Amino acid sequence: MEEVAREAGVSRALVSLVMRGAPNVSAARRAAVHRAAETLGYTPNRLASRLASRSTQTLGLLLLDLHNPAFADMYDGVARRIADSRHQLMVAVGSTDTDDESAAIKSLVDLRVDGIILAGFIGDPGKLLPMLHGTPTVVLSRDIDVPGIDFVHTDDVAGAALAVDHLYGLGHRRIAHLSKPDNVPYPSRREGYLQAMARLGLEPSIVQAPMTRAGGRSAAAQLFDRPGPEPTAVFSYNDLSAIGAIEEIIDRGLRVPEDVSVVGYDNSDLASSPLLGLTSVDPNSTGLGAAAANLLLDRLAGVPVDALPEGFAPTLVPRKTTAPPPRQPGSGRT
Amino acid sequence: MEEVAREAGVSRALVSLVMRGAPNVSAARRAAVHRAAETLGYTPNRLASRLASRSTQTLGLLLLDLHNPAFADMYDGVARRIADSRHQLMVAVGSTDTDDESAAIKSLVDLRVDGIILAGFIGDPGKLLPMLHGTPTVVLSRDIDVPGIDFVHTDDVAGAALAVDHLYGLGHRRIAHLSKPDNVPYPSRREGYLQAMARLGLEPSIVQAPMTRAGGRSAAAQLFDRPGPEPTAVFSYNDLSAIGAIEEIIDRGLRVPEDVSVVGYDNSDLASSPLLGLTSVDPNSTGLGAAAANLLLDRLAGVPVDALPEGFAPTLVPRKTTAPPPRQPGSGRT
DNA sequence: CACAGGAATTAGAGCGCTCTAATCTTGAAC
DNA sequence: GTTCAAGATTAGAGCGCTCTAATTCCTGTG
Repeated sequence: MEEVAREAGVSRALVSLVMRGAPNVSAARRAAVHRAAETLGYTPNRLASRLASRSTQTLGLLLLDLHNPAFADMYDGVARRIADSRHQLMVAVGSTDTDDESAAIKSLVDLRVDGIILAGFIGDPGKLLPMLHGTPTVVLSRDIDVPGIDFVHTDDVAGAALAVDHLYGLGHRRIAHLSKPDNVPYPSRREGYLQAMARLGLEPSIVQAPMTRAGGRSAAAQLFDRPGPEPTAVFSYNDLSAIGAIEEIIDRGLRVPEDVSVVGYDNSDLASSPLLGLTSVDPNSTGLGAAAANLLLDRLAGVPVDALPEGFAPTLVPRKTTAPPPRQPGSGRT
Repeated sequence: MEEVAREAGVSRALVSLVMRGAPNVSAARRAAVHRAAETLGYTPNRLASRLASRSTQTLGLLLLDLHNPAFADMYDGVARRIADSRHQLMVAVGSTDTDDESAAIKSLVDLRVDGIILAGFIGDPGKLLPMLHGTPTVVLSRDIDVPGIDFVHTDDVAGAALAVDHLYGLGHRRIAHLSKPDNVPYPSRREGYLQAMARLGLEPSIVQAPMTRAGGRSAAAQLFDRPGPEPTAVFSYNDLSAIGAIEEIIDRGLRVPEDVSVVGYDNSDLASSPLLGLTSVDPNSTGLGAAAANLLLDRLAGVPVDALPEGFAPTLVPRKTTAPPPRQPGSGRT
C-alpha cells in the first residue's frame, strides 16, 4: 500500500479510499492509483482492513451435513438473499459431534464475521451465547429460547400432522415414526407425530434413526422385527432415512406403497425424482434460508425487528410412496 | 487483552503467550491469565493475531456445487485429513458462473488462508495465478497446466474406458455419452469415451448435459429424439445426470436395464442405494480430497514434493442399471 | 481580488495482536 | 558469595489497513 501510494504520487489514505471505491475522489487520482496497483500487483489485505474497520462484510453459515440435500437447499436460500447485499458468505461445516460443532462456530466467531446463520445447530443452547461473543446470530429451523438470538423455522408440528393425517386419510391406522436420534435436538416433528396420533386415538410407535440412509434402514429393521402387528405406514423425520427405510422394507419382500406407505420430510431433490417419488413434507428449506438471511441482514442494518417471522407453513407433497393400506387381517377394520 | 493483562498482573505479551499455549510460561501465571480471561470473557481476536503473525492456520476449500453429493465426498476426504493438523477449514461455494467463482476464490485469498483446495474449478487457468497472489493451491480432479499449482486427479480417461468396456462386454454397440456442458472444463471423461469408442471401432454419439438431474433428463430426451437407431446404452459423465437420463428413458416407456443400460460417474451416495442401483465409475472422491489435503499440507510444511501423485485408478461398480442389450432388429448382430 | 464554503487530500493515531530482543529471575556450580 | 546459563517475562516496534480531524485546493461570489 505504501508503495502504491508512492508510485501513484498520493497518500496512503487516498489509496485506501480508491480501493474501497469511495465517492469523493477525483477521476485523475483514481485512475493513477488503479494503474499503480495494477503494475505493482497490489490487492488490499482484507485481514488488515477488517481489523481496522471492525466490520468484515462477511456472514458465516454453519451447515450441519453436506450429504443431506436439505442443507444445500438452505444454502441456496441464504446465498440468494445475500447475493444482492454487500456481504460475502463463508461456510463452516458442523458435525453431530458437539465439540466439532463448537469448534466450527468458534472459527466463524474468531474471524469476526458480521453475523452467523446456524443451519442445523445441535449443541446446547445455553452454551451458545457465550460462544458467540455478541455476534448477531439467527438459528435456522430450530426454535431456541435464548435471549438475543433469533430463529426462523417451519412449523414442524403442523408438518408432522400433515403427514399423519395424509396417512390416516388413506386408511392407515398403524403408523410408525422414524425419529431423530437423541443427540439431535429437534423434537417438533416427533411432537407433531405424537399429538396427531393422540388426536386420532392411535397408538404411537417410535424408533430412533440417525440422519442417514443407513440409519433409516436399520431403524426400519427394528420396527419390523418388533413383536406384534407390523405398521402399514412409516413417517420419517427426514428424507434420507425415509429412503433407507424403503430399502429395508423392499429387502423384506414387502412392496412400497402396496404393503407399506412411507412419508419423508424435507422434500429434497431426491424425493422429487420420479424414480423414487417419495411422498414428503416440504418445509420450504430454501425459503427458510432466505428468511434467515433476511432477518440477519435486517438486524445488521439496524432495522427494528419487532416480531420474528411466523413459522413457515409446511406443505405435503404426495407422490408414489403412499397409498391405502393392504386389506389384511389384523388391521382391525375387518 | 490490555485488561486481562492488568487483571492478571502481567504484561500483554504474556497474555498472548498463554492464549497460544506457549511452553515456557510458569504454571502460576498461566492460571492467573486464564482466570482473568475467564472473568472478563476475553477471547483473542484472531483477525488481529493473523495479521500480526502472517499465518492463519486456515485452509480454504472451494466446492463447486453443494447439490452434487460428489463434492460432499471430497469435503469428507479433505476434512478427514485436515482434522489432525492444526488447521481449520473454511468452505466457499463456487458456481458455474465464472465471475461468482472468482469472487469466491478471491474471498478466500483475501482472508489470507494459508492454502486453498479447489474442488471443481471451472474458470480460466490463466486467470487463476494472478488471483491467487501466491497462496499455495491444489486443484482437485482437474489436470491443470499452471506452473506452481499442483493438482490431484483421477484418471478419468481410464474411468470412461472402464464404463465403455463394461457396456461393450455386455454386448452393447450403440453407446451414447452424456457429456459435460461447454462451460465446464473437464474433458477427460469425454476423451476417454471417444478413445474407447474409437478403439472398439464404434460410432460415438454425444449430447451435452448440465450437471443436474434435469440436465441429464433433457439431454437424454435429445438423444432419443434423434433420427436413426436409438442407443442401447448411455454413459453419463456424472451420476446426477445419469439419474435424470433414467427418468427420461422410463418416461418414454423403455425399461432400464432391459431396453437401455445406463452408467454414471462418481459413485455417489445416490448411486449405491438399492432403490436405484446405478452402475457407476468410482473416482474415489473421498480419497481424492484426502490426497489433495495431504499434498497441500506437505507444501505448507515445506516437505519437498518431487512428483505429483499419480492419477487415482478409477474402478467400476456394476449394479442394476446395466445388462445385455435387447435382442432387437437393428443391433446388427442378427 | 479577497473570501466563504465545499470538495479533495492527508497526517497520524489506532485496531488487537505477535515478534524480536532485551531484561529479569532462578538455582545450580564453583 | 559469586557467576552463569537457562528459563520466564516484558517493552516496544510492527502487521496493513481505516478513521477522524485537519489541511489544502478549488470554485463562484460580492
